[in-house]
Amino acid sequence: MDLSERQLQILQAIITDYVENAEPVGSRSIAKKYDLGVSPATIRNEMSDLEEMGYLTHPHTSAGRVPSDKAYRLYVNNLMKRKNLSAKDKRLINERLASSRDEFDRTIRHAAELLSEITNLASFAMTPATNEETISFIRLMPVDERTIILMIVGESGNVTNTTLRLQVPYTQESLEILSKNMTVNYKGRTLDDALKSDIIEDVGTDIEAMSQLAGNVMPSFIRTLEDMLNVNLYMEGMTNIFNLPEYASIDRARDFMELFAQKDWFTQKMLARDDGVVVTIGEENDSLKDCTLITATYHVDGKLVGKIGVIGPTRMKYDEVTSIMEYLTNNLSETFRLTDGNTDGKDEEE
Amino acid sequence: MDLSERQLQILQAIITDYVENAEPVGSRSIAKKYDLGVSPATIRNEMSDLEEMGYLTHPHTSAGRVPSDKAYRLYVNNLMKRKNLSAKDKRLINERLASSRDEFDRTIRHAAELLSEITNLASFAMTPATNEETISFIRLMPVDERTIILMIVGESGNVTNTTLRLQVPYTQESLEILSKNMTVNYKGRTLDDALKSDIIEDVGTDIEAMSQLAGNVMPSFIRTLEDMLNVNLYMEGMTNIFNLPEYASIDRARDFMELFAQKDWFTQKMLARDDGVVVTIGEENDSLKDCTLITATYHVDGKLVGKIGVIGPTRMKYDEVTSIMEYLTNNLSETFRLTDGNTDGKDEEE
DNA sequence: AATTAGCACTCTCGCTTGCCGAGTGCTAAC
DNA sequence: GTTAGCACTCGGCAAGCGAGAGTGCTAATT
Repeated sequence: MDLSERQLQILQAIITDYVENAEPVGSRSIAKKYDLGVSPATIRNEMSDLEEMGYLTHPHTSAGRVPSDKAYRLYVNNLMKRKNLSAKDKRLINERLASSRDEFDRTIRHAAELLSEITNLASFAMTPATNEETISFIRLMPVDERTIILMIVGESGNVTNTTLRLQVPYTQESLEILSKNMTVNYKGRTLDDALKSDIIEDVGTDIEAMSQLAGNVMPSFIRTLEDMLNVNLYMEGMTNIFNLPEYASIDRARDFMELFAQKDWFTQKMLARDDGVVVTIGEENDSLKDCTLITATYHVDGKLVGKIGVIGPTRMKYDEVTSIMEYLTNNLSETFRLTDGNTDGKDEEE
Repeated sequence: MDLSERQLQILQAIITDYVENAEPVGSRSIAKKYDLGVSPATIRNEMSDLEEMGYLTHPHTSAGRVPSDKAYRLYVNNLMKRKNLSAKDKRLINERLASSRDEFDRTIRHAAELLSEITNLASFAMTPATNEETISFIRLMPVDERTIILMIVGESGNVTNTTLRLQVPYTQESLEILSKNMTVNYKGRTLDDALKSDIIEDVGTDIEAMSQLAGNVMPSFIRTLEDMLNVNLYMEGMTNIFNLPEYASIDRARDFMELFAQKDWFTQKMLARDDGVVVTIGEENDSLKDCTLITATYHVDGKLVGKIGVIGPTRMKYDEVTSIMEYLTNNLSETFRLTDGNTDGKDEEE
């Protein structure tokens, strides 16, 4: 029950046309625009067969055909060809990412911006998941008699800190000892691992004053670790979808926007997806049943993995979008390869 | 040309009714619901006068009246009475803010969430503007042979840091010296002030290696200062507006959402507003001409000032919203008053 | 002089009707 | 297997109509 060459051609034509115009496509217009050497009637017969096989649907009896999720899936898996980016887009990407090379989060945000600008869809980018990140050292620093800063530094230069106010006074010395103790205990362990351990126990100590200080600091330590594990999510171009005919109804648009209001939930969903370019179409998503979601991963220095993605209607230019995302993630991974030391100074140009 | 007592009553009634139902209100329904002791005909006459004075408008000949911006302004300035919050709302606010007392940004975000939950409008909250913040100390810390962390700490416990990769090797000693130099130079100066000074000159030094290191660090120092000056903006409940009849049309909704896509621009706008509770209605805003914007300020330890706000249609419950915002900002200021040391440990209950 | 009742008038909204055009599905001819 | 021809279906649009809400004016009432 494979499709014939002609059926594939027709399906391809229908998808192309529908992606372009967002309107059910009829046999006659296919026959006219894409000369397949057959009459509309023949195309009608083939379309009928394709519909029976589940590749096309009918909004109503006397309307043209619309590709189904299954059709898009077939297209993505078998029919689609890589597209070369336009020189303009390539330049745009190269320039924009280069301008903020040394500021991590900003680069990531720029990536999201680029993605939505070029594709005209909604896009997002996430900083890398840091559960594999290992702790380099922990430091406690005095601010004033009541306030100290707790700082956790990861091997790859990741830093997170909290300011905390103590109930008990502290001495410079006790801070230093506690810092050292904590560093010795946690150096080289991953954040995940550190969080799983029984933290309060880990830095138990005999000296009365010290254990009080530790008792004060540890809850914040835990929360700071958690904080360090959080990935940042940048979303861009959400309003692009208002320009698409599929979101002309306010209800659709609302559903769409509400989804993104739940950033935490969304982040979890995206983290759970496989690495590499992943396309999920329509019903393949558990929510967003009429959307397509494409994600891709970039790498930071080998270990850490971050994600970017676009969300749009199932009707989208799969070939272009995936090509752009591939180019973009390659570029990001290249930018974040830490082997060359030249990442600061030279290149600031807002 | 002051309004008569009766005209005020009628205007008040129209506003109340329209705020409730979002539909032009007619003379008959006013006469019925709010017994003013006069007939619809009389009310009609008064309405006609009110319209002439610019307090009411007519969507079309045979529709009821709708309050104008001017009417809302009059209402806010003269007619409106403070509302007492419900015990439930008070409890909600107290609990939610207490649960994250020691984590600044999270508290701010919670404030925005609360505001949108209680008012059912779109809301935002900004961390305090830090241009008045003074520098406490600056520190450079080694991570590995190529990487160091630059950290700026403000008097009120504000911390910002960047990880930077150097082109030249460094020694532990040179880092310490540079840290000290910078701290001596900048301690006690405000961020604004520090940025204005000729930073490169400020830490000029004779020793060759040192000046190389300094040259490497200073551009990042500037950017970190700038970064520290940035306020964080948290927006919540944007999708609430989809439930309002005034945004039933996709175009309106789009305009609204697009406004918030430009976070930077929006932040600037909001920072420029006066302190205290500020209400701007419809045309009084330069964009968002059919919205009302209410902002209020909270204080951190006297010096720093942050803002929260709501955005909605001009038709909103001004009395409730302003009361809630007052309560909320008072509560925030209280939370951030740094005189009592009890801010950590005791109270985490996610 | 202020208020009110009465009535004609206006405008929106929802409903129905009829028509056009696009597109199908079937049959019969090629 | 392909195509031409034709009846049929359905959405979309415009026109027409009635109901309902509300005004604005005038004349009567207090």
